[in-house]
Amino acid sequence: MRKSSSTNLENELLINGNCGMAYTLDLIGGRWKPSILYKLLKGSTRYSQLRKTMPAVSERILILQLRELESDGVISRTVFPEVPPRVEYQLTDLGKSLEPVLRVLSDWGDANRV
Amino acid sequence: MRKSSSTNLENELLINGNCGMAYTLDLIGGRWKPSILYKLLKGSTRYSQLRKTMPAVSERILILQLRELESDGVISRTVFPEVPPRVEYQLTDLGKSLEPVLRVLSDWGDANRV
DNA sequence: CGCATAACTTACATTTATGTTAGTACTATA
DNA sequence: TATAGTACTAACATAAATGTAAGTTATGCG
Repeated sequence: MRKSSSTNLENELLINGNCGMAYTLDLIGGRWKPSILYKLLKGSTRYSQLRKTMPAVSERILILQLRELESDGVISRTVFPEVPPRVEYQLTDLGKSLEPVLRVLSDWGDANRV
Repeated sequence: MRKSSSTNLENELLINGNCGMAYTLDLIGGRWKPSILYKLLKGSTRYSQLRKTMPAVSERILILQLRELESDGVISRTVFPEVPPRVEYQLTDLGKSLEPVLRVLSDWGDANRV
């Protein structure tokens, strides 16, 4: 009989509940999330524009990362009822509050990367 | 014939090379790394002490995370030639320079977690 | 009609991260 | 001689993240 919940998931929840650092990292830690957030810091951006600036990501993965950021409340999605469709993504207030966090991460990386 | 390098890895290298934020996140982003770093901010710590404060992690995984932090230059490992053995882990200068980064991540998480 | 466009979705495949269990080397001490 | 303590390693197993390729919807335009 299989375990109803994996130790892996249990540990994730345990750590995120105990450690603010781990919680924050979990929100912004996907492969393409930093790049997405970096773009959105500059303002509302269309899906097609995100794709252009990140040509290496596949559509499925980009959408997945956007959906996760959205369900975590960091970004929001606005659909304009036009044809062809237009969808814009933007930071929520919560997302905007991440700006200093993102900047510190970015600066440290730029200063220390080899 | 298999590809000699996975797109997954290629993308990781690409992003880490372009985005300081992603680079930093990659260094500190393992499951148990935030907890380890948080402990080490308070000073040099024995392996057995780390284990006690993180009872949920298995030995293999803890060692893996420590080895990665070590090979990334964030922590160092000191062996005392005693029996039974004593091994202490401590932040390197690079690791210490992460302190403000870790603090910002921690504070944001504590303030915004539900 | 047939094609183009934007923003997706679906089904499938691979790679990476994480976890489990048991065992090892060394020696002081009982 | 047997046991305990410390810091591991090895072999195996599972879960999660990421990637590929093709299809979908809706409509304006030639």
